[in-house]
Amino acid sequence: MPELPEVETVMRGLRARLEGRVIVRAATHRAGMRWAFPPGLAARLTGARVESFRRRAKYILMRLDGGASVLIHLGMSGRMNIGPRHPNAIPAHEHLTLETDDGWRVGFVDPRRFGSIDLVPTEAEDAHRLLAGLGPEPLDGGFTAASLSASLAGKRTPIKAALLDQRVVAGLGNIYVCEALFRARLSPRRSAHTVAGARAARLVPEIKATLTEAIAAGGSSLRDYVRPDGELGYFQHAWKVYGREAQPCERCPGAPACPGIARIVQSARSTFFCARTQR
DNA sequence: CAAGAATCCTGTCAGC
DNA sequence: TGCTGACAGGATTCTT
Repeated sequence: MPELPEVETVMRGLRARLEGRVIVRAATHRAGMRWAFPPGLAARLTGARVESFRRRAKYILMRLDGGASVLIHLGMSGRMNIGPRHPNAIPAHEHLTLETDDGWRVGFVDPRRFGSIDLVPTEAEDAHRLLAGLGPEPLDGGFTAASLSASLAGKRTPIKAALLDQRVVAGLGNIYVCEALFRARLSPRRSAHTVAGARAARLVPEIKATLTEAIAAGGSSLRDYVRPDGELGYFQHAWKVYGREAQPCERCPGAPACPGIARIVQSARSTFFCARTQR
């Protein structure tokens, strides 16, 4: 599910519900997901006050009083169940449940269990092994055409694969890479090092715009993904290429030579693009 | 080293 | 209505 816009949406939902609250009960329902939960996770959460939230790449950081932060990754299928506290059974695939002092309940649901949870000292969040190697935040001012060109220099891998590499830029995933490349009219197969100069200057603003618009839409909703407030994100309706194989591309309507949006496989992931206008 | 493959896990959907 | 296989928003870890 979650790329940067979805993680940002989930983080904001958690912030609205949890910031300033005290966790009166916490329970894990299995030993871990991608990795084992840190020892004493539930005990550390119980009685803690939630001070603030932050997102880094596709990670959510929840700061607790006492100097610890909870580091959360939603993996491929992770989401948050948020609702009034109730005595019912634990929902399927809910691996962590929190209850607040004002009567709300937050459950981390992740059927595929590619997600993860860890604890990290708040003052050393960015030194955590999962955050230490991450590239720049795409929406930060420090992410520019010049910085992107520099990190792509010498890379022979396709630009599609390079943009999925979280060391190059942190937070993009399969959907938003496809969308940004379409908007920038760049072929996903183009060798990464050739995205410099004018091409990089075209791509970077489109990455930023795509993400900004997606955040404003509350992210993209696939399958059962819902925002923490229970609403559906609606950016999936704005996709130009993702999931639109063989459909006409909006850029070349009726062009007889246009075969429609193509789907190819790159590093074992689907890529969607318009072969006529993306060069 | 960089790049590609294998891997973790469950759910859904298309096709037979 | 089953069953099977392909595929899914990720990213680490292992192999070339």
